Amino acid sequence: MVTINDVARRAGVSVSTVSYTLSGKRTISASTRARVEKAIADLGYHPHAGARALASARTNIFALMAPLRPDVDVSVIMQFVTGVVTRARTADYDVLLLTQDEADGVGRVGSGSLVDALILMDVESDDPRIPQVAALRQPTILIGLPEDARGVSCVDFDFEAAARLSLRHLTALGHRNVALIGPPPAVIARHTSYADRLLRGYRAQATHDGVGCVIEPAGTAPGEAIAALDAVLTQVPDLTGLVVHNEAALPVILASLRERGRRVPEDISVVALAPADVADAQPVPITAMDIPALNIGQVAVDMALARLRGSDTVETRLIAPTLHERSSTAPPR
Amino acid sequence: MVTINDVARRAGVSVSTVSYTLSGKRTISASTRARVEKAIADLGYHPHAGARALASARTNIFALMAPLRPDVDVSVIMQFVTGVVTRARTADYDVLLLTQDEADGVGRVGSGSLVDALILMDVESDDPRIPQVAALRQPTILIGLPEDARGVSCVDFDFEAAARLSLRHLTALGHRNVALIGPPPAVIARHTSYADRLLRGYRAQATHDGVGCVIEPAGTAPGEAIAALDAVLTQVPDLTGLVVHNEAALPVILASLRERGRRVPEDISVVALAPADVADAQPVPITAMDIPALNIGQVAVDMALARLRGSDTVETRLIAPTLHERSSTAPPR
DNA sequence: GTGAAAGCGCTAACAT
DNA sequence: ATGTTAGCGCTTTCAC
Repeated sequence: MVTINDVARRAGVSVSTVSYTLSGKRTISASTRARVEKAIADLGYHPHAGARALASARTNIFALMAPLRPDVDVSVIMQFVTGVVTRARTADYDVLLLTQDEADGVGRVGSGSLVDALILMDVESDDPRIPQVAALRQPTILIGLPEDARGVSCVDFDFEAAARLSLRHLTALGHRNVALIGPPPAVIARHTSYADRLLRGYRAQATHDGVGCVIEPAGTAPGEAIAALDAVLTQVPDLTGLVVHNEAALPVILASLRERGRRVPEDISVVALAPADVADAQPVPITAMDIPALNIGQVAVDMALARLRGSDTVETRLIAPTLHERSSTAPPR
Repeated sequence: MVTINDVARRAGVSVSTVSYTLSGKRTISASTRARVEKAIADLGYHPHAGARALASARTNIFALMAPLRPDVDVSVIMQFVTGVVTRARTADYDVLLLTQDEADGVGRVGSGSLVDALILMDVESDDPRIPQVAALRQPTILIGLPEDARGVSCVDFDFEAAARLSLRHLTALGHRNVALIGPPPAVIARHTSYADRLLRGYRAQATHDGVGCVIEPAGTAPGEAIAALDAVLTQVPDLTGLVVHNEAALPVILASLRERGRRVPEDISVVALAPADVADAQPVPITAMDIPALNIGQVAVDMALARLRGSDTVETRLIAPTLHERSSTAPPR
């Protein structure tokens, strides 16, 4: 194994000079720097991560706790993860992937000094991990908005505003018979933060606009999506406007509407909350509030980096929704 | 920070006794063990990962290099990742997630002693990472089968056999006018190992069964799937059997067939290569060779663990395909 | 069955 | 602008 000692000897300098050349924490003459860099390249030296962590109390690793569950929208998760990993690498950080299922993952990687900061996805309104991370010395960023964030930074898409805007888009077009097909029952039952906020926003807007508030969750299986659609049509037989926030259900619902002879948008307008690529990929391009998952992942990393740089401002950042009008909404006939 | 010293003091033993209690590498009297474990619990002690890595030359971390690309089937990837992470945790390993895009990710985490072993996904037939990992002291497991594995262990689904069996299933039913809709052009162009083997198997079986060999790649956008279907129907107007290996294209193709008035399976039989949940989730349950991605991820971890335990047997494991007959295939009329 | 102590490879004072 | 060196917290000989 090539150590910093080998590099120092070969460059004819001391180990601290090599260390400082690497870290840039003190000025090194051009000639020395050149010799050190040559020695590093010649020997193929890579600093030992463990030794570095021990001496510096920094690991340059983030923990990312992701819901590797079947009922959570897989493409959104992958985008979060991709955003986090790629942004982390630009700051020379690696990402350790943890699952939700492990009982004390937070304590293990935190107290064990395995990571410098934690990013938690799929946060619930009253998430049991929040007291755990609050007890750590590492900063934590939540993707989601719990009821009580306890001094932990948060970032998320503004699902509440998104639900309000989606519905308002329909009511502004003149739709009065509307409904929401939402996330799977399990997601709602465990009070996933985004689902709570989504429903709250939709209810508020329905009240505000004076339209009926019909909400049906939909599971991920195609049968469940169709069942949800059936339930909606039973409650609102004259349905002309539908908000869908459920990636798995969206294509099934569109197909089912077509089979029932209900055209989109002539008979029924559909607005979705979905990543841009999903909304765009449907046979009829869907008017949607794009969920900028990639961007949220990047912001989470930026917030973690800021905290590591010493900023102790605990902030909550909500990404504002923007409606992308495609061809699935129109005034009712 | 709670250190092993604090634990030793509180338990009234030496640090080595604490260390050995933790590792189980020498016998400890029941009473001593009890006191040590109590001290650990009381103090909430977690060993410092960096210190441990430095002293033991083991990090208990695997690197998993995953294709965080848009053109790769996202649900299959998530299943691999889930399989790797959950299995790794059962052996007290964590998983560091790397992207393909980073130039020298392999060298950085390997030479830097950040990880004990590497698992590479999305392997290409002539993958540039193979010489890189061959130069490391850490063992590597490839998910995929390169042309020249250079003493690196491999595991994958047997796509070649799967393609042969899929086509044989159709020809055995009596279909003569058949075609394959395959992975995106980019995946084929960069000679992703699985795509190469899939095409090879399909061609071989087509020759063997004396049927025409029509292969169309399909991009991930719905328009591209439809274009691929058009191309196939132009080349084989009397098409009665279709093999599809493309998760994104599958639902679009099924919908498009329906719209063209071609019923499945009465007019056209469809057999897919897809994860069980995807095949099952289509409006018509699809006869498919299930891609056991979760299981492959687990096997990759098991192979890595075996190598770390000292086994130097470099092996290649191919998971045999099994056809799950659902309701999308029937004899031609 | 238990302890003492020598490192593991690096960073960051404290030197000059 | 560079060198010397004391740890960082743990594992693992060596010793009893």
